[in-house]
Amino acid sequence: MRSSHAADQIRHFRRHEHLARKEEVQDKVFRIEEGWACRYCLLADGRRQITALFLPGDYCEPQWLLAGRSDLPVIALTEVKVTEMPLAGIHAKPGDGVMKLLAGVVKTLNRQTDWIVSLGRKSATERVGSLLSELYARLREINRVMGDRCTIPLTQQDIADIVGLTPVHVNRVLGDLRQRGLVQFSGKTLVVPHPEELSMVAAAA
Amino acid sequence: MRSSHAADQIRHFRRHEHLARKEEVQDKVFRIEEGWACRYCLLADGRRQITALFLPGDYCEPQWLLAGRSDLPVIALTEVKVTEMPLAGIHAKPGDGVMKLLAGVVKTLNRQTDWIVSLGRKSATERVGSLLSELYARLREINRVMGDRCTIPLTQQDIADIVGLTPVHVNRVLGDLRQRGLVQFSGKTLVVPHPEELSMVAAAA
DNA sequence: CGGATCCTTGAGTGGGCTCAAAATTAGTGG
DNA sequence: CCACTAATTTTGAGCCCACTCAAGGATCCG
Repeated sequence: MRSSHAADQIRHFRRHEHLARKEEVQDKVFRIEEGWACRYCLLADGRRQITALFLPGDYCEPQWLLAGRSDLPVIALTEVKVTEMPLAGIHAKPGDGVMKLLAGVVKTLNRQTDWIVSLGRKSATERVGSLLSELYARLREINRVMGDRCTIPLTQQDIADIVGLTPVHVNRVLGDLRQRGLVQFSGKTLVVPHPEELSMVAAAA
Repeated sequence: MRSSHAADQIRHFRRHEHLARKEEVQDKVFRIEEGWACRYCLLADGRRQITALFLPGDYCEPQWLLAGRSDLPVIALTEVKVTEMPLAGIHAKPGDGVMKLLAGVVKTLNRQTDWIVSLGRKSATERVGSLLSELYARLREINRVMGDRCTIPLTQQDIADIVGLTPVHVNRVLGDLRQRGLVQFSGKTLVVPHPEELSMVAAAA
């Protein structure tokens, strides 16, 4: 059974185009069909922190159902194709759809909790290791890992804004992980020969 | 109208007693009546990161309604008095109670987003400033600020585990804020003479 | 083929860490 | 209420991880 119905609209965004602005009324939720997007916060002096990543299959942002508005801006990291799910339609037909969105909220919450642990208590290498490990696992869940190979369409600047480091240091850490044979990461292609070894350096609980 | 009903039970926890263990089935949600508690994550080598704070009036943890289980342990930071809200009762009588819990999930989510920004992109002084600013505001909402004075029952070790620093450095930062006249913080009593000035050093968006 | 974006590397600096010990406060049992 | 112990706060000295500044190379795209 398809969870989408007649009212749902397909929509495209170009790279760096906003899916939502800061503190904006939202009368719909997106489901990402293709491409990556992120929620971010821009401080007064230009520092940027990415606070959520949206990959194909993810809802963006399920909590708009409850809040009716966005808190932080959401921007496309690549070309993005989404399905628009009008909140009116969801409210009118409660049931399965609502539960899926609420499950999405909880998933987002748990991912953010992990990020807090990472940012608060892990070293640079552990943070980057955690991130690549998480992304590899998420891509695997949606069948985007071929063999031990997948596509991570993030610039090193993007990665820096996720793990709270400078792009220069991210570059050095990636070089280090590469040299230790834990990952190969050239262009946008990530290869993880031994996922278990990578999650070892990610310093799990 | 009281949102609690006959099935709700009052319960007490001593300081350092667990309200929930890691990955445990939960058939109830707590509402904090008195005292402070926190969710935390313990890494293999002993590093601790606090990922949520629960103050009087907060639900702990509303997402258990949706997940049916706890992900991370929750521990009492002080003596704590809670109301137990059985999930069975909530499911049986959906409506207002459910909505309040869902609003609680969104509130938790937004607070965690702010913490990510703080941990990822702010300096030590900004992080401590943000935290004190947030706590002052939350305590004010629940009428726990008398004049410009309130009680923060956290040790400097606790604060360190929230803002991702060492207790030694937290001590130095607090000393600095005190010297600059932004806060007075001795014993467990926090005084904020000029809340606006404090939120200035917190580096808002 | 030209321009912009992104990646890489080097050299030097500094914010927050570690280690250590003393001073203060809080907690406990007699 | 006091003595004793444990927990917490404070301060000093020195170090290191990640940052800044800077320049050159690679890659992408029109």
